[in-house]
Amino acid sequence: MRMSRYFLPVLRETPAEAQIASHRLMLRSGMIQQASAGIYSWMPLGRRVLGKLETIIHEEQAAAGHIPILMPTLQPAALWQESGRYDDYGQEMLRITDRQGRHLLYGPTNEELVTDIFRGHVKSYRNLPLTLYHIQWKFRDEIRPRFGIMRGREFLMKDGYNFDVDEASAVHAYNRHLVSYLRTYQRMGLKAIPMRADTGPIGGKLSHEFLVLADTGESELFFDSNILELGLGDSDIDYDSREACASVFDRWTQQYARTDETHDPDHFARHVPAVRQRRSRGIEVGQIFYFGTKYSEPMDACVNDASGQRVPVHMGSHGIGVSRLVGAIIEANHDDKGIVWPEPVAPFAVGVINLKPDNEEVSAVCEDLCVRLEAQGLEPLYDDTDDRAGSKFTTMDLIGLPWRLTVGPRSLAAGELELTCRRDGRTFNCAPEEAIGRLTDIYGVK
RNA sequence: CGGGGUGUGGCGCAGUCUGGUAGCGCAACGGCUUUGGGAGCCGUAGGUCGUUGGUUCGAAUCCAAUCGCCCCGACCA
Repeated sequence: MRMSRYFLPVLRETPAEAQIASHRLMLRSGMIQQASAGIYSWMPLGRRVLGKLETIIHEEQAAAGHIPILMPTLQPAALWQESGRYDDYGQEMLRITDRQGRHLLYGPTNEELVTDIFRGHVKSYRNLPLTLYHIQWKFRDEIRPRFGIMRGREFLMKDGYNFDVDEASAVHAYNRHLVSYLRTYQRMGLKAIPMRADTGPIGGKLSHEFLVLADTGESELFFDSNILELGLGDSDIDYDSREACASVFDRWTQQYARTDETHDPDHFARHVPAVRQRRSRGIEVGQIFYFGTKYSEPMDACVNDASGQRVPVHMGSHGIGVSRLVGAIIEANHDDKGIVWPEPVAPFAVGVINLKPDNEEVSAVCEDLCVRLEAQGLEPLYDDTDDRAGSKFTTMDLIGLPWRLTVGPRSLAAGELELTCRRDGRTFNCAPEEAIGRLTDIYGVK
């Protein structure tokens, strides 16, 4: 993408309203623009990051055998009256009346709608297990939106719902989701820690939240430092294996890890050695629930089991805060110059800076570079503008592409350009071919 | 919702207390010089001061109402 033809409205000065790094940097790098309190437009750069996150989520969901659908943002109130949540949910739910006087709501979550879809089509245990999910905009009329998209009222969420014939199957679905979420966050360059959680208005008996460590997080965390050493291993997991999923679940949940909501100070003090006790702040980026028949019973979502009995299905739901993740990733990956994107979620793989756009040789090298990068599936953002060099460097640092190729007459005289790492600043002087080779290695494309 | 702020060219702000008809920096545009880490000089353009009403000879400034936004608190992906 040529910067001269792109829409990248970066701000030189920090808008007064931005209090935390991610909000400040998202506004300055032209990723978002506020439309109203807690409601944002996503500009091209921000939209690209959302797209990267969605792609990773879809791939990991597919690996776990979950099926994508797309439900609407507006839902009929009647379904929520059926589950009993229309009155329970409170002021946080935005209620709407259409011209016919019909009562609608802008969905804060989708248990009722998906249960309605399920019950109309699935009648037998033979069609289970089934997990349906979508990535859709939600609206929760927060009392006080703040911190940019971190606590918006409108936000993009991946929400999934599993349907199983009995509790044991549903617990497997729960464990399977825990594993797939850990893999999803890992692919985004994040270390997310599962922590036992309250179930809140979703209801149910089993729930874990996923938290990313960040000083500006809204939750206070207490955990055993051993959990920071845990990995997922290098091999693929068999998601159909109850034992395999349960063992990952056990490994990740046997260490003490709680938020302030569920923290048990006595237990923490007695069972976690003092040298391993950690206290930190974190950002919640996802949550999983098992709630059994809470919705299937009142909404009559039943299947025939193996013995011919009609039984309510066991369900759980699972959410990833996609738009919030953008903020969380920035909180965990920035410095005083700007954002430092992890490669898998970067809006562009590499920035190409042309130091002399009016020099034909330099420009020819840049154009050729971009064509070849694109042929490798590595999207470049090509700064072909006639700004001064310093200004280009500063902008590129601000928007935080992980790698930068700098092309100017000085190094080109030796047949070289510069490949610079945004995170640590190390620079390689090398020929274009070698730079492309290094980048394809880094991004793991062939 | 309670408490505290705030609203002035695209962005960041001053001016409000003590009414006299709007200013600074950045950005934009033009010219010259400059050109490998946010250039310099000269010039140009852009605002009925959130909105409505009131007081006054006169309101960005005083009064009232209203709307928006931000911060602190109780709630949440």
